[in-house]
Amino acid sequence: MAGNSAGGRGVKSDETLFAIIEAVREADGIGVTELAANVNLAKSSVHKHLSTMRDHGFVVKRNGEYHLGLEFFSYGQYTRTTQDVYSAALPALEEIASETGESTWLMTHENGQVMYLDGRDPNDEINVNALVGSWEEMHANSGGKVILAHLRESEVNEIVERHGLSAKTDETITDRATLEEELERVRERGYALNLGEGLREMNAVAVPLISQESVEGALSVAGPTYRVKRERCEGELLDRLRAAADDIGLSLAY
Amino acid sequence: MAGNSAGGRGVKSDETLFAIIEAVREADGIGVTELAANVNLAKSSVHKHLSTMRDHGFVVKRNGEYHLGLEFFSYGQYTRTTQDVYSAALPALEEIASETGESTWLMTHENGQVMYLDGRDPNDEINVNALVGSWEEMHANSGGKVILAHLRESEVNEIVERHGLSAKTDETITDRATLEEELERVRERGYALNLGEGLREMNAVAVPLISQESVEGALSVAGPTYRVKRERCEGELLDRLRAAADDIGLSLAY
DNA sequence: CCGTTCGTTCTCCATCAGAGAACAGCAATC
DNA sequence: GATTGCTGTTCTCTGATGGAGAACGAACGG
Repeated sequence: MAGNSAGGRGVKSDETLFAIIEAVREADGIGVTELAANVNLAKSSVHKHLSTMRDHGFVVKRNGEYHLGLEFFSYGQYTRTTQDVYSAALPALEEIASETGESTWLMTHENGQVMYLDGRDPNDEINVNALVGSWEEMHANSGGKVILAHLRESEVNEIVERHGLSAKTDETITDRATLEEELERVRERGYALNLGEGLREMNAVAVPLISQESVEGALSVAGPTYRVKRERCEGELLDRLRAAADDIGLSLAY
Repeated sequence: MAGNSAGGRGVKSDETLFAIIEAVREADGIGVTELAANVNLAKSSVHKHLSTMRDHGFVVKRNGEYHLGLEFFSYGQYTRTTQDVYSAALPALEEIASETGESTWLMTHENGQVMYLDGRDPNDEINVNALVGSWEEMHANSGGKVILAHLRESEVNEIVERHGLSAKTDETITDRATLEEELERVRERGYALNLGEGLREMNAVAVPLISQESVEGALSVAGPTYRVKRERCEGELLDRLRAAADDIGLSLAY
């Protein structure tokens, strides 16, 4: 059905469980009957899965409707805080945001995508919690690009093949050759810019967070083009990010 | 095994999946063989589950070891931000923490336990991220008590039966009768105190967050007994909490 | 170069996940 | 207040599949 790469070596029950979880998430408040219809299973089967999940707190029933349970938050919080970059970079996040006055972000990559681990927006212009915890494609994002630039070429190829290079704006890099040039530029300079490639009217700079020769994440500052111009990205903001990245690199190495 | 309440109406594969997830969490970096031993399953079975999870990002392999994947963080973040109290109370959290100078907490309950949804500690004395996302028993916690006080008696009984009244310190309430007196007192006053009942040398006050007659959570301030004395709890801190709770109650009602 | 240990794949069988029907609980309708 | 029409839950049955165990292959170290 949805996931196919499992082939014959996966566990089908797990697949259905994940489908149910995803359907509960999408619905946010849904009954057994409707849920069963959404995942193409018998009511009884869905009910069994839900009961099991309920016993473990992954799902709760509020006014007759199933919702994801806080156990997910528990596991999620654990997962975030055990990312080495997270604890290493968290203090810097706060500082950079308040010093520069612009939104500041921490990202990691996994499976060819990046995720915002956390962010601060001193101006409260951006809903930080809407972005934190969400996946982004790497090619249209300063953090993603700076991470890509530090991966092996074979990995980059895999990622491009798997996720493509979709256009977010008309500035987005959409072909492999241009991407490679850009990544080369990033490697030379040691930082990545994003000039309206992800969102119109949004610029950003990112530096890599490196531990033992491998990229563990990226730190970036982003803001509207009228405040965050290219010169500022490559000047004040970059300086601040680089200083933080050096510190973080040290603390990652212990 | 671990979860038994499922009886015959649960899905056994899901139980094993959850066991594997939990084992991966506990180990934080573990191979198939060791994992299989920890959950008492054949290597091949564990491997199949891990493959399926990997396809969905719930698990990742880093240097030959399995870890929980950021997909958990994604679901967790979603779960937290869709809790109505969370977005309603988040701004207040920040404000109260900076105004009072003491650690401030937001909790909700689920399945007879409370969880810290978020917290702020202006003094950086407490590792906030270690508490956020963790479950706590309700009876030894100001937030837990104030929530308990607003539940139906049958619910309180269930909770006490299920989770007991374990002693955290020698001030902890450990019998049902004393708890009932305390809850009655909390209902009369409209707030709950915690005077060294959870941790020695730690006091706290909490107020309930109520929406349409039902408790959705609690807001609390906590600190070391030498700074956060009972008088301060029932004075300045309580005033601040009550003001915030009123606002939040309104915004919960839209 | 061989022995060990890991992860992965394969095959086979008893179990159990899933379907479907029946039952129960609740609301609204007449 | 009986009836209808929805739910969620429980039951029973059966074919598919999860789990065991063995075999394979890769990585490592002596």
